[in-house]
Amino acid sequence: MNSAAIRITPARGAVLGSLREAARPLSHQELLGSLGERAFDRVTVYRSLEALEAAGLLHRIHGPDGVWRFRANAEGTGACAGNHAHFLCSSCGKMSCLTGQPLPWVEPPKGAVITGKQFVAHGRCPACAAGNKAGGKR
Amino acid sequence: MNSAAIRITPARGAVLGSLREAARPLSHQELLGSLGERAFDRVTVYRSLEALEAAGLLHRIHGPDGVWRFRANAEGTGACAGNHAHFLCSSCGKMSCLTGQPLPWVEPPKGAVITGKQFVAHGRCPACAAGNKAGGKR
DNA sequence: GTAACAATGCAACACAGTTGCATTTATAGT
DNA sequence: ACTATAAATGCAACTGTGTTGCATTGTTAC
Repeated sequence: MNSAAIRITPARGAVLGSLREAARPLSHQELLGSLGERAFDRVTVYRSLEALEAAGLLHRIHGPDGVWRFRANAEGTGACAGNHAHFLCSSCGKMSCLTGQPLPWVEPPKGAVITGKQFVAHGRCPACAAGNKAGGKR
Repeated sequence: MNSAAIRITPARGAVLGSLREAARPLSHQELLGSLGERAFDRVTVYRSLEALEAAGLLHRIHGPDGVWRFRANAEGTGACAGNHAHFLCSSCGKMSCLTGQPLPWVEPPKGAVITGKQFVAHGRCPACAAGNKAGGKR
């Protein structure tokens, strides 16, 4: 895949670096936080993510909370594009990859073309299940 | 499940009626449109949906476009809560149920509790795949 | 060195969904 | 039936994510 080679600018480099350091998919907001010092404009970060995704350097997953999470693709492996189930904690909002669980085959409606699929389970992560009993919103 | 019995008010009745007439899950916006004459406030519709869901009369699916879709549960069957895959056309925005395809089992992260899961495939529905070639956004 | 282009930042916007509060409508108690 | 209580509705304003337009800056190409 690794399509269009793009220019790695400071913003894109920082974004990609932060995502690579992260052990899980980060939301745009988490990403802004993790950029910390090297602060870039919201919009720049959005556009960097867009460019990096188009270049095949990251993939995104949409959570049932309506927020996109982004994760750097494994370097070298052009294949790891998040083709597995994900888990979203509805309490702390952290998403994790269930890498062991590939997405099942989907029989498309007759005549339809499937371009992507996402499978997200939600509930409470170990930390939140152990800690506070009260919960997030959904 | 069929938990709390709720009062079926005009607004809730109309919302539930519209959803029952629909052959597919409707977004809040589609729902407003389909209510047509019997116009209710946006917020009332949101709150009706919330109440009806709490009463176990409908279920919701969150699309990768960031919009909730709502569908009435099959009457009588307390079980049909949308436990199947869904398909979202990224061109026309219509969602359909893939009732034949149940959601796979998910092995939760150790210590985590799974309260729900959603599996949505997206692409182009038969109509859109046949018609215009240009496309929606994702 | 200059022209062309891409990337950044800022402001404003679009949209789904939510919250607070006043008003109306329905239920319950006497 | 009449009043007290509670729930449902409508309106306005707000939140948060993500997008678009445009001027400015920085980078590449000639």
